Amino acid sequence: MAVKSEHIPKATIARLATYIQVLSEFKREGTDVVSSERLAEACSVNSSQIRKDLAYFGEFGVRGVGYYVQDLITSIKRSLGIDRAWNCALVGVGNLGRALLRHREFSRKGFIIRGAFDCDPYKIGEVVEGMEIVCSRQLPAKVKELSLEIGVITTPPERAQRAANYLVGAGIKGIINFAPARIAVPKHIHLEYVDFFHYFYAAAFHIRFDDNRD
Amino acid sequence: MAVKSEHIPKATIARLATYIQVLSEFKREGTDVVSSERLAEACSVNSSQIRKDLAYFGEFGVRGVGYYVQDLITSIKRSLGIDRAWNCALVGVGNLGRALLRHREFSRKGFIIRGAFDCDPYKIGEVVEGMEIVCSRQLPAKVKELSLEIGVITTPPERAQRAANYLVGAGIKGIINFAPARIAVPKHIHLEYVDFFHYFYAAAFHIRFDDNRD
DNA sequence: GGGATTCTGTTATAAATTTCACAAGTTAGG
DNA sequence: CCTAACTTGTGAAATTTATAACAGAATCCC
Ligand SMILES: NC(=O)c1ccc[n+]([C@@H]2O[C@H](COP(=O)([O-])OP(=O)(O)OC[C@H]3O[C@@H](n4cnc5c(N)ncnc54)[C@H](O)[C@@H]3O)[C@@H](O)[C@H]2O)c1
Ligand SMILES: NC(=O)c1ccc[n+]([C@@H]2O[C@H](COP(=O)([O-])OP(=O)(O)OC[C@H]3O[C@@H](n4cnc5c(N)ncnc54)[C@H](O)[C@@H]3O)[C@@H](O)[C@H]2O)c1
Repeated sequence: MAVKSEHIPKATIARLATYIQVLSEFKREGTDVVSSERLAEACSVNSSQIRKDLAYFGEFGVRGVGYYVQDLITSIKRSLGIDRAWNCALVGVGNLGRALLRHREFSRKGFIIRGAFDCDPYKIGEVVEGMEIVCSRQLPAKVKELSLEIGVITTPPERAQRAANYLVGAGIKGIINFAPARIAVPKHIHLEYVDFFHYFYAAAFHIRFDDNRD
Repeated sequence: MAVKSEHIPKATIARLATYIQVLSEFKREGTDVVSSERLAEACSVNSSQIRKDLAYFGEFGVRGVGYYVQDLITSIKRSLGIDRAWNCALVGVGNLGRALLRHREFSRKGFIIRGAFDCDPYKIGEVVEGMEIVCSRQLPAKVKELSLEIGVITTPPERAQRAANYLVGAGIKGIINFAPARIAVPKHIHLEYVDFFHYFYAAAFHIRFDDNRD
């Protein structure tokens, strides 16, 4: 059992990702032990928050001492389910899809893009970063053959639903959708939307209207 | 005055971005009027949530009728401060930076990348999507000359702080950081972190541990 | 060895956010 | 003109999330 608690807030998951990032940095710097207070400062959160977030999954620290950096990284990774590799399918090999394919960090962090799919006949057969682009129709076969579990959608928005349908039909377990379109999937499929514009809108809003406040 | 209320939840801003996306889709389909109930369903949220989110900014609907799609899009855009163009500086023209530069949607939505900066002498002078890559040292001059307000960091993580320093020194007002590194900026600078791994981690976690729940 | 100090895990408290419930405004139809 | 059917905007209630406070455990130093 990886969790002690029933429901984990979405915000906690997001923060755990940040903790891993910052802890990895501490590790590179040669820091062996860190207190929740010090980690909190580096992550711009409250130290109770960190202890609370971790408490959802177990007891990873030592009272009077703090957290052993390497151990905590390992514990958080196990808690998140990223203590093993995940095979991913990339659907839509355009500008963004190529950037993702070429990004070494994904496989280093355990998310391995093992299949790249597109429907454009001019792209099929092309090799990007050692990976041959295959026709989307081969999704069912490839998902099975390569045990692909996570589908990454980087098609134009009007094609996102179709891509999702292929992925779901092929037996994928979760989808990360980079296209700015809402899609419908059966509720046992986990779905994450990544919309860059959220961040640009938030920046614009705060720059424009925060002047007097804050 | 764009807001009625003092503080707007971060989650509200994110949802408003979704509302715009879905409303634009309705508009394309030729729908003129929409109820909060119908919009809520398309956005997978509660209809009270929508009415509450909008209430932070004003009264945009008509009782007994609903919301006029085009009017609501306009109102939300004004509320978010995206009823005008924002000039952006892209720092780090690698895989991801290029994908962003080539993405037409940014300028269509009012975020215009007017300067592309890199420190690699082999890249300086190269033209990507009609934009000449300039040396990062020219940031102060260009930010002033082109009225750049938002800085987009797509450098490797270990260079993100330096890129941020350049941007802040040059007088930028907000930063969107795509590099997986925490950075420090003066508190009048608005900072958004975009970390793709958040989404991958969340997907992995839910796929692995949600089976019995939900 | 013991007292001071540090720091976690957890309970209690506070704050924020979401959902509910309904008065009030709108339209349509007879 | 009046009733029935809708739908918004909003205060109150419920829920969720974050912060504070502190008992319990470990270390250090004399
Ligand atoms: N490029 C960016 O920086 C960026 C930023 C934010 C969001 N996005 C979003 O990401 C998505 C991809 O953007 P892009 O710039 O890479 O677009 P793109 O047009 O360069 O690439 C889209 C690719 O998807 C393929 N495709 C279309 N339908 C398909 C289908 N049914 N099955 C498989 N492949 C299919 C196309 O052949 C093409 O290769 C878009 O939805 C875009 O809005 C992109
Ligand atoms: N490529 C992806 O799909 C992807 C996905 C998620 C996150 N990221 C993150 O985005 C960032 C960029 O990724 P990438 O794949 O484009 O890397 P990349 O190495 O292809 O590009 C980085 C660019 O930044 C430039 N650079 C380095 N230091 C600079 C400085 N001080 N000033 C200006 N330019 C500088 C480099 O010359 C290079 O052109 C990284 O931090 C990466 O972790 C990338």
